[in-house]
Amino acid sequence: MPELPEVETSRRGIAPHLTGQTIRQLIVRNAQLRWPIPDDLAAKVNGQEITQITRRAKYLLLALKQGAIMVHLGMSGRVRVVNAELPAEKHDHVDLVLASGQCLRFTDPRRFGSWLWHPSPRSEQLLSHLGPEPLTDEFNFDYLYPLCRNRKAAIKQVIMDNQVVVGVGNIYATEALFASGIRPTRSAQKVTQQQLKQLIQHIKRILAAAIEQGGTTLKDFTRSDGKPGYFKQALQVYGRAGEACDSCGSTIKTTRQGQRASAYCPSCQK
DNA sequence: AAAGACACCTGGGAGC
DNA sequence: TGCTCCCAGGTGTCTT
Repeated sequence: MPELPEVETSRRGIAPHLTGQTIRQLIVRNAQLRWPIPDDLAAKVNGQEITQITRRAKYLLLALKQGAIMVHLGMSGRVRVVNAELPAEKHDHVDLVLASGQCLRFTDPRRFGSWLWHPSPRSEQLLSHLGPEPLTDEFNFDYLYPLCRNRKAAIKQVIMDNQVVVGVGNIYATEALFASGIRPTRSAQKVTQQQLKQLIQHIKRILAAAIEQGGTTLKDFTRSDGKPGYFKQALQVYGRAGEACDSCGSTIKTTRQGQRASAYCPSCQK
């Protein structure tokens, strides 16, 4: 997906256009996303004012006077604010039409995203088990160390576990581990305390830098204004298997963890 | 209880 | 040109 920086960039991009606006209509062209869009979602949101746009993990929450719309971008989702008259294209599944004449347009080729009503049993279920936000003080050594201390799983799997910390996807987990000199396959319990402290700092630093630069542009992601993010050029190992490590010149290798590619420098990461 | 496999879905690129 | 195969930012759920 869009990882956390992309979601946050989207939130910041759309918020000024949505906040304070009244919803005129919800157009659902294809309700078959990860979960079907609820049939009664349009009835619930129609005529309501959007009070604020917030984010929890990778969920965008469009808060209304009553309740909220909970949007997830999945792997290939994207939201943009466009003129409501702009013709919809193939993967433009949802439009949230505003009184301003603009609409929030949701595009998602793979349809792993979701639009749900919140609160609902499903939304509560999805949010209830989530760990802390990585950019808050709550995500610190005293929190993470006890979770790693007796855990045999690979450190990469642990930091990508939403119950441990949210918003660290494959790209940023890969990059933070490189920056910390930790092999992604290393058992969490064998990461030293010093390395764990560094890892936490690098996760925060890299996520913050990516947000600052508007997210990482890969295949599908563009910012809500349609401009690409600029972080991709800063990637040190992700997507660079076979190339030379910028730091030591060794060839970057790739392995698979949890059916997901994991790039690392065999020399810099032990 | 924890780790791994599989599921959802489309598009792009590599190789033949 | 076109076919087949593999891969991709996520994450809930089912199997070991």
